[in-house]
Amino acid sequence: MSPQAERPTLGLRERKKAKTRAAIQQHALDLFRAQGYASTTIEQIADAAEVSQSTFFRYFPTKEDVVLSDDFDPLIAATFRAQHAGLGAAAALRCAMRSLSEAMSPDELAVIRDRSAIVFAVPELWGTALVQLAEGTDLIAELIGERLGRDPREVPVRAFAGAVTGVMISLLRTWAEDPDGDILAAMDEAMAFLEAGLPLEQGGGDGSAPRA
Amino acid sequence: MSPQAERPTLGLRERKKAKTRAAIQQHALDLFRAQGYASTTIEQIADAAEVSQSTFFRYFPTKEDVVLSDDFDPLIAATFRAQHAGLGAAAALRCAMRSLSEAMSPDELAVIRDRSAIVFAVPELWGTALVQLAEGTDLIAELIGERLGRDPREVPVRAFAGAVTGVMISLLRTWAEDPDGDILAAMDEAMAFLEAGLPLEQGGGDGSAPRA
Amino acid sequence: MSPQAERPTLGLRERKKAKTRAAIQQHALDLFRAQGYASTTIEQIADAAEVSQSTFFRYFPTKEDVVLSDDFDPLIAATFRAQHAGLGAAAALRCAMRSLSEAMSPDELAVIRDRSAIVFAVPELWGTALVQLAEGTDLIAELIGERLGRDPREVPVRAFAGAVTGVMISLLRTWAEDPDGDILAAMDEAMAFLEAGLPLEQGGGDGSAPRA
Amino acid sequence: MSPQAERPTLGLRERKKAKTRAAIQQHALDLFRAQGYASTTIEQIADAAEVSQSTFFRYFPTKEDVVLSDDFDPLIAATFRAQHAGLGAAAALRCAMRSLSEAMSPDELAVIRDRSAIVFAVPELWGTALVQLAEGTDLIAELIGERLGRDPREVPVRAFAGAVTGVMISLLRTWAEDPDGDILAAMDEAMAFLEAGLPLEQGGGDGSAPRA
DNA sequence: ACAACCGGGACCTCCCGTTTTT
DNA sequence: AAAAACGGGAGGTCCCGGTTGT
Repeated sequence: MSPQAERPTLGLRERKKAKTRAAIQQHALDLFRAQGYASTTIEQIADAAEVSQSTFFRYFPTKEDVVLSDDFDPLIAATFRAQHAGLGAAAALRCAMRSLSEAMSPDELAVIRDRSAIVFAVPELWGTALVQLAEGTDLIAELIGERLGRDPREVPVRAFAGAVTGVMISLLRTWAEDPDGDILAAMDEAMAFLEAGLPLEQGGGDGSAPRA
Repeated sequence: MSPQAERPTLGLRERKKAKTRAAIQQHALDLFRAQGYASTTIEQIADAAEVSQSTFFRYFPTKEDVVLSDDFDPLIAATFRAQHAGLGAAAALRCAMRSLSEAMSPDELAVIRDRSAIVFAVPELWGTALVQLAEGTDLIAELIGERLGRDPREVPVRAFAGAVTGVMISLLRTWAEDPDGDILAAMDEAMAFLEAGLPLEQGGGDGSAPRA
Repeated sequence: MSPQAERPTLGLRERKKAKTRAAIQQHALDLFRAQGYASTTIEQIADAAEVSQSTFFRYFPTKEDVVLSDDFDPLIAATFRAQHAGLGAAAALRCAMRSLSEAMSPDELAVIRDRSAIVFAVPELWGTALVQLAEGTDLIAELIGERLGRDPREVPVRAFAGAVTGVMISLLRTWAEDPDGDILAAMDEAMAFLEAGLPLEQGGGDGSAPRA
Repeated sequence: MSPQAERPTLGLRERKKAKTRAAIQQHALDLFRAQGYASTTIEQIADAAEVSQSTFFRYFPTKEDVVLSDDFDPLIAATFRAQHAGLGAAAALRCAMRSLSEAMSPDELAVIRDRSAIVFAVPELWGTALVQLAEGTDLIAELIGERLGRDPREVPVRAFAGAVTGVMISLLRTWAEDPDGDILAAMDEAMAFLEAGLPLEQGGGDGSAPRA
């Protein structure tokens, strides 16, 4: 899942584990999409992945966790911190996200896309998702505070982080309903829009990022 | 629950039903706060509210539904639409929220506040909350589109609406951890900050909205 | 189970419940005796009693509890307290037990006998049994303390209560291995022996209670 | 664990095995005391002892078995048999116990004490303990029968042995709740009390064995 | 009508025997 | 031969729909 984990050729055992884990998750997501989350039982998932229920629970403590598995936070943090110090908060974030999305293989992107699509299409999962998003928001506030030398608990800092997260949720949600759109482009556009100070103007918009 | 529902004096029976419903919900939320959502059983709720489980299910089809119920959306919409046409999206929203909060009695405010506090204090309830918030986001996008004569599905419009929601969530979440703060003031501050284009600056912030 | 519960004709519902409970317990004990405790599953018990597993757990929170259900303590206490005040501790206890065993119907006795036999024949149950026995011991200490005006926590009082319980266990255990013996007679004999101060003498015993 | 096992300098391997075994058992009992028996998993025990689950199962076939292991019975038997033939059953037992406790090093005593304290502090372990105690009871009956030339299956003999065991359990149980008391002294006192024929008298007791 | 009760099934935890990898 | 992983299956909790009794 992590887009760039240790390379040091992991032993047979590790590889097998990763494979099993991926298989379970893949089949689970497929089933969720096909028949819904609530009406898919663990037994079905286990059967599809050809493991026992015990094994399922060894890899994912609960049914919800099979949709979780987010090792991106540390990556985001590292990439953000690596941005040029002169950039403002929004700009740095935008650049970090762009370079991150470029570093990922199309495969990895597809996995993320599938996961997000399912999460946002299944209300029962939003709770768990929001918990993660909240952690993400806190992380962003932390990073911004760090960069600007401000306390991450100030209202503006938190509000900014919240705005970023809110924008992302909004986009992901729309995208989940219509998976054909180019989410990366939309994200970049939205970040530019944030960076420009949310300059919403009257009338005749064409959907492209308005000029600053 | 609705701050301004039908006045047509509802009969005795209706009032009794509403009371039962409110009692169930109140006890449920109290228990959720005390022991968490998952570890509170329907039986406990029914016992606390002194009704049978059957009755619980008559009022709330599932356990989740006991968290819901919010009739503010139409109110928000009406108030927003009533704002002076010259105001921008953010300004109009801010004014609408302010006049809404002024129009409510302290009692009504307290009810909303308590309910929000509980929901945001229990992560397991966030999912349900998000469902509502998502609808709220759509509504905001709709209203903004209407006001500016733009398509509510444009990325900037959606992003703006998402930012608003994100800011709100962020504030509510912090507030749930420390309910002594003045949430209304913080919201106003945050809206002003949004209105000003999220002008985050370097260093020595004092927590108040910086001037543009 | 209680040998002398409320008579006030309990409603159909109550009677049904009692019947269900008894059926579950009866079938459980039969199965335990036939195939052992550990290798009898709840499913088997439920099937035998023609109820669902849910119902089983409604009546008995755990598998162990199906062997428990002891409403005798209050009865013992009441009977003991009703003994003539001039009697010593051992004598009073002996008389109480005798009058108790006379008051019970043969049916009730048989149930108790079966339960005890199974408990003592299945080591896995001894834990639970001992917990109850410990409570019984405390009760006896309490009653004796009351009667003699001594603190139930004194070593001799506790030791006496322990001795009584130990004697009972010893007898029950033997009886479980050979259910043909007359447990009531043996108990009376043992109590007489205790009452006489455990006068064990050399040689040629014939198994009857030695004279004081 | 055995206080006086084979001396024949056991090889390195044996010593290591014994150590592992002791470590597992020690950690298990500690965990049992801290969180109870049922809520301690074999995994936790293995982790604490820094071995794998497989290893755990090699040393102890089941979770229950980790509580067992007591090699005192032969010692008790030998010591009892060595007592002066003129002593009565109770007196001989009392002397045997006293000389046993004097023969043991303080270290050995401490080990036994700790183990007993844990077992008697966790009701779920009593069952296992009772298994041993029952064997102990049989042994005592056997020894007494031998000494007095009576059949160990006579009711008085069994009752006496049961009384001894019951007294011991009672003391241990109390002691587990308040481990500061002097268990050896209490045991000696209780044996004296048994030896005197359980002479419980009215009122004003001072906790010491009353004289006949 | 209203409560109590029952059934069925999902989730999840644990134990312990067996197999695979190192 | 030690560790890790897996499989199977029991115990126990909860939800919620449907039935039965009052």
